[in-house]
Amino acid sequence: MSTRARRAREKEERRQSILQAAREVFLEDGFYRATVDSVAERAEVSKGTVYLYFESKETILAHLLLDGLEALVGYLAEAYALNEPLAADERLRRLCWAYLQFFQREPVYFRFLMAVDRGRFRETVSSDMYEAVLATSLEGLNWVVKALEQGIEDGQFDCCDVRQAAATIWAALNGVLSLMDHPLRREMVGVETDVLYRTAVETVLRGLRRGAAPRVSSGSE
Amino acid sequence: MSTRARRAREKEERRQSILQAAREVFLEDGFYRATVDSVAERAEVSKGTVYLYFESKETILAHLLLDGLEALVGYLAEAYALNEPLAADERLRRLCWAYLQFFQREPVYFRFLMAVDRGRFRETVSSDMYEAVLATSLEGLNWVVKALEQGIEDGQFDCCDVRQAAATIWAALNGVLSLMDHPLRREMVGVETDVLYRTAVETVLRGLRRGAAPRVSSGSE
DNA sequence: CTGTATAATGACTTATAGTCAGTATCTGAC
DNA sequence: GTCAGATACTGACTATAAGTCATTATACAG
Repeated sequence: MSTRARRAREKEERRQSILQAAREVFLEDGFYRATVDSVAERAEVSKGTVYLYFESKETILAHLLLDGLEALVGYLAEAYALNEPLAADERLRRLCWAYLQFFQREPVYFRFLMAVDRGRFRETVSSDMYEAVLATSLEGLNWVVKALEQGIEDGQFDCCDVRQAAATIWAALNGVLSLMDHPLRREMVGVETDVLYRTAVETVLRGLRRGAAPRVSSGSE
Repeated sequence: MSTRARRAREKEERRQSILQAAREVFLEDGFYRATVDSVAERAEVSKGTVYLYFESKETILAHLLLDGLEALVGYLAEAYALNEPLAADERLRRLCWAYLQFFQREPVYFRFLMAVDRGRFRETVSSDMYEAVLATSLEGLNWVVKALEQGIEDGQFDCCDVRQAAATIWAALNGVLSLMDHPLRREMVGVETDVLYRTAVETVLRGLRRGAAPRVSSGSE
């Protein structure tokens, strides 16, 4: 039925325009500073309407985050360049680089990732959303795992546990992005974000290389 | 004058008891959930009194953070074990281990670090506090720099920029701690925090070793 | 004991997330 | 065209919590 279809489309458009307004307002004022009233104003609807489309301010953030994550995963999938024959370290480098680029182009999403990351997320957002975010994160991490597995098959890398190696890479990248998210801390390090980022990537990749260095004597256990 | 001295001491005790109450309440409920009223109640004073001692809720957090950072730096200084003759990598391992232990013993401080990290910190907290936090962070990072410099002198490590190498280590550690701060993400990685932490530390240390691997061909620039 | 200074209080103001009874708009039947 | 019912929207209202300040209590010196 045409009418019902149009209604559904209009509803989805409204929803998207609220999301877009929220994206802008959250980016400008930061999530905690931004008010739902300003989101409503920006979207040219009343506050009540916002709550027809989303349960809570946190839920809007969660949806924006999920959208961002999905875009990011698409970006990573592209960067992986499945069909091209490519050395594993080069694939990993591309993935890491794409990750940085994504957040440099869309800084709002990194903030969302961090804002959502801790605090009241699990308590205020439905477990469906939470699991969707988790699943999408895993999908992203999976590209790193795949590249690492290729590297191990090729004898380029040497690590006992691929998941741990992937998590280490991921943690290092996020650590650098977090660290460099503050102007004053950037100043403290004294180089631009992308420079430190490259250093971190190369350091971790060297650390994962086969025979990079003799296994350390202590701390075995 | 005895009276004045006693007054000052009592004031400091009051201040400390408010800080202690806040530490407990923030740990139990999380910073955003916790209310100043409950802090006041826990400290057995009225809300007004809390505001006689601290400008804002954020300021309390900043003071707690600074206290935590100072304790942490003391902990790192001990771990460095200045006088003992020790290989650089072993010193670094001790520093990293002390870092983890500190946050495992006092998880509240890691949360504070993250809560303060982003958001309204610079806007709501006096720049004096901000600079004190920054200076203390730098002091902590400095132990890592020192160990790295020793490692370079000894020919054990090989990195063009010590500050970048130290920042990489620091970023990786924080990245792991952030990642593993969520039960569900811990589940996703599938190992305990200290296991991944060790892997990350060893990976980065291997990556910093002299001649760990041939310099990568691409990505030189 | 009394006046002054210092400290503490809690009712009040302001701000904002979230609700819901009422209003407007749209659709399809006649 | 218009009317009934369904759907969508509104904004005044409630609840909660940060932050203020006029008032009250306490401690001390003379």
